[in-house]
Amino acid sequence: MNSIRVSIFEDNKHLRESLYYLINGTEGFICTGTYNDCSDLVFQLKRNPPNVVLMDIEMPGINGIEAVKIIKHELPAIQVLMQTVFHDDDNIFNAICAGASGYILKTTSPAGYMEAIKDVYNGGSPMSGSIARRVLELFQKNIMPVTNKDYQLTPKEKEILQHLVKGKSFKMIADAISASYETVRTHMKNIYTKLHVNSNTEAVSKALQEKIV
Amino acid sequence: MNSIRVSIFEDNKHLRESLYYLINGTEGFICTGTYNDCSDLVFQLKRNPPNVVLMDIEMPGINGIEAVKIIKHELPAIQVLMQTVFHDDDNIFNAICAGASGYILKTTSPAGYMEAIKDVYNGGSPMSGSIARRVLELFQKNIMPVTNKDYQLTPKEKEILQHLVKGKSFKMIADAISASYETVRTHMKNIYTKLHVNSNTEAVSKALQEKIV
DNA sequence: TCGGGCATCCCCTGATTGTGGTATGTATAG
DNA sequence: CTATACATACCACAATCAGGGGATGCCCGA
Repeated sequence: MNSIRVSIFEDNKHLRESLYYLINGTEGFICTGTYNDCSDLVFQLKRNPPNVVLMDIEMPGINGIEAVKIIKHELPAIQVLMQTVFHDDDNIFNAICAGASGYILKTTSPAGYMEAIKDVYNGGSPMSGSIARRVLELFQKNIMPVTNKDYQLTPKEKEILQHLVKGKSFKMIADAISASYETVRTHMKNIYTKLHVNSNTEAVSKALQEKIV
Repeated sequence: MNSIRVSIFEDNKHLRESLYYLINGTEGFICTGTYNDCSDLVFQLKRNPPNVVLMDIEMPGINGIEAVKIIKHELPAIQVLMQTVFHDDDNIFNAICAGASGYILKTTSPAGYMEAIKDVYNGGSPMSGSIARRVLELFQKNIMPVTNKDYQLTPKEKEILQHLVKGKSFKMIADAISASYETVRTHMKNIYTKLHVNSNTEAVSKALQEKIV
C-alpha cells in the first residue's frame, strides 16, 4: 500500500534531521523533503507533493501561520500539522484559523508524532483540549448561534424581509410579491414592531445576524 | 481547596455507580448527584449545582443532546462532558453543536475519566481528532470563509459601515464619529461605489454576508 | 357570531437617503 | 514638487422611508 508522504518545515537542523530519519524509518511513511524555511514553498510542494506537511510555527522569514495560509490557498489538499515547542495558544489558534488541521508539541514522543501524522492523514485533527475549547467557543458562538429567538414573523413578513436583505426597495418588493407599495409598507411597520427596530438597515442587520432569514 | 463538583447522568446502573465511587474516591472531586434519566433535569441541577455534568449521550426519555441544550440554556455555567459507548461521530458532533464541552468514550480508563473531567473543568475540551476535524471544517468554512474579497475600504469607511450595521442613521453616525452629516454622506457614496451597491440596506447586507465589518 | 390574526390597500407629513455636483486641507509616494 | 488618496464639508433636487392614522375582507377558533 502507499506510504504517507510527509514534508518537513523546521529551522532547527537537529530536529529536522531527527524527524527525517524517524519518518523514513517508519513503515508506511516516507519523507518527501525537508526544508529549513519557506522560500519556494509552493514550488517545492508542487514539485514533490506530500500528503501531510509538518510545519514549525516559529520560523525565520515566512512564519508557519503565513505558510499555512499559502498552502491551503495553493494546494488545499495538503494537510498541515503544526508543531511548536510550547503551548502558545494564540499562535496555535491562529494557525488553525489559517487552515491547519492540527498541531503537536515538539516534546511529543516519536510514537506520538507518527500517531498524529497518521491521524491528520486519516482526516483527524489532533489538538489539545484548550485549543479545542477555543475553537468550540468561537464555533458555538458564530455558527450555532441559532439564537433562534422567535419574533413570530408571519410567512409574508419573512418573505418581505428576505427581499429587503437582498437590497430591494419597498417598491421593488411590492412588485416582486405582486402587492401594492402600501401593503409592503404595512408589513414593514409590523416587522419593525416585532423586531424592535425602526429602520430598514436595522431590520436587515437583525435579520442576518439572528439568522431570521 | 474546593473539589470539582460532578453530576452523573447515566442510565446504566452499574456504570453509574462505578462512576459515583470513582469520583467520590478521588481526591479533589465530589459527586453531587447521580441520575438515571433527565426528568427534573433543571430542578436537580439547580438544587445541587455541579461544575461539570457527565452526560450519557444515549438515554431513555430526554436524550443527552436535548439535555445539553437545556442545560446550556438554563445553566450555561455548567460544563457538559458527553460520554458514549462508541465513536458515533454524528451524535457527538450534534452534542457539541448543542453546547457540550467535550466527550469521552466509556471505554476510557478511570484515570482518563478523571483527566477529562479535570480538563473540562479547567476550560479544556477533550475530543478525538476526528470530531475535532469536523468542528474545524465547519469552523473554517463558516467562520473563516474569509471571503475576503477586498473592497479596499478605508478605515473611516469601515468605521462608518460598522455604525450603519448597528442600525444608526447618517445623522447619528456623524455624531458618533464627530464629523458633519455631509461628510458621512460623502463617505457613504464612496462605500456604495466600492461595494457596487446603491442603498444602505444593500451595504449592510453585503457588509454582514461578506464579513467586511 | 364575535374577536383576533393576517393580508390587503390608502392618505398625509416630515425625516432620511440617493445622486450629482464642487471644494479644501493634509499626507504621502513618486 | 506634483499627483493621488483620504477625510472633510457644502448645496440642490428627487426619491424613498418612517410614523401616524384609517379601512376592508378572510378565516378560524371560542
